[in-house]
Amino acid sequence: MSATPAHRVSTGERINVHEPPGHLQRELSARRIRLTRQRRVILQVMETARRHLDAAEIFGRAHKIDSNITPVTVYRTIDLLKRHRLIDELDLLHLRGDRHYYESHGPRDHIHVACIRCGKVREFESQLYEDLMKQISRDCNIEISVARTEVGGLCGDCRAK
Amino acid sequence: MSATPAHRVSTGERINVHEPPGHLQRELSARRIRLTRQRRVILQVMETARRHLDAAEIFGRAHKIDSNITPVTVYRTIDLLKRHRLIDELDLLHLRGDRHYYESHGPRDHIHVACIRCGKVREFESQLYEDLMKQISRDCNIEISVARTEVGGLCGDCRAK
DNA sequence: ATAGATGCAAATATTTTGCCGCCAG
DNA sequence: CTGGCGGCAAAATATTTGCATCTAT
Repeated sequence: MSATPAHRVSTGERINVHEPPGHLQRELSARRIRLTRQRRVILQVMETARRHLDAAEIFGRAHKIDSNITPVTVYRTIDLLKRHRLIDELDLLHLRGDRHYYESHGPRDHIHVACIRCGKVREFESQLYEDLMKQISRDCNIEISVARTEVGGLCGDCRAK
Repeated sequence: MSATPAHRVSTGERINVHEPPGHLQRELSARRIRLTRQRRVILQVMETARRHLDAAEIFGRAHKIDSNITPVTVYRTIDLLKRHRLIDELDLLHLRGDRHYYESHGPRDHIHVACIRCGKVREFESQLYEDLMKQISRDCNIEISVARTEVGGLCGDCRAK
């Protein structure tokens, strides 16, 4: 292995390694946005998830913690976080249907690499990716504010079976 | 400019430059799949579109040509093409809501670069992108079969305004 | 105190399915 | 001829909105 790897592959066990817990709550406070009981629960669910969740899953977990949280509040909270660019909305190549998945927006862009058979998702960072963004920015004369890369294929484990 | 550019930027005027017209129809014939009157119309709409269309837009245009085409047939045809990997389903970063957009699957992967204000979408190809895919394939031990990159930002024209 | 958030129910929007008659090969 | 296909209507799913009430600050 090289001494200074040009990339980093996550374990796939935890998705929100990008920001410390409580990050979303602090961001909302800083913006003078009300932290209701329901929002605290929903943010906690999103921050502690070990895999990407869709709206229904977020609702399910939040509802268990606080049984009078409704799907409507989940949708409105997701919307709030999207508007403030605190979370990203992913579709993970529609491998699991047309649901949307959410993750807190980290400081560094990363690529989602999903197995089309077992559905495992890894996250991948690479200098090459950042170079590519610079090239696009220059050659398309665009000020990039959001980027998303999703890759699907058969992982090693599934090929072995 | 270098003699052999490492990338290519499309004009943004035409999306289906990747395959010759009639490509989808030929692919279906080759697979012994029935070419009904409705399918011909829908394929033609998709192949001649100058920008990415969602299901409702495909229906609208197909319906104008053949007024007894229904949305159901459009959805079923899209599904057929997806199953046979003849089209890709894009969400273009949800810049225009949660609709899905479709384009015929070309021989070379490309990046969609969208302006978040005017909505213009350009396509971008790059050697760097192919290198990145090789790196992912190697380092994640995955046999990549589908990849999608979407980038959003303010284009030069919109920054000038 | 009060602007803004929630809950409920209903409205929208989008996509899928069952069933039967029809047509491409 | 016949198995797959399209049309219709209805169902299933997903998300948004109006409005009265409540609550975080």
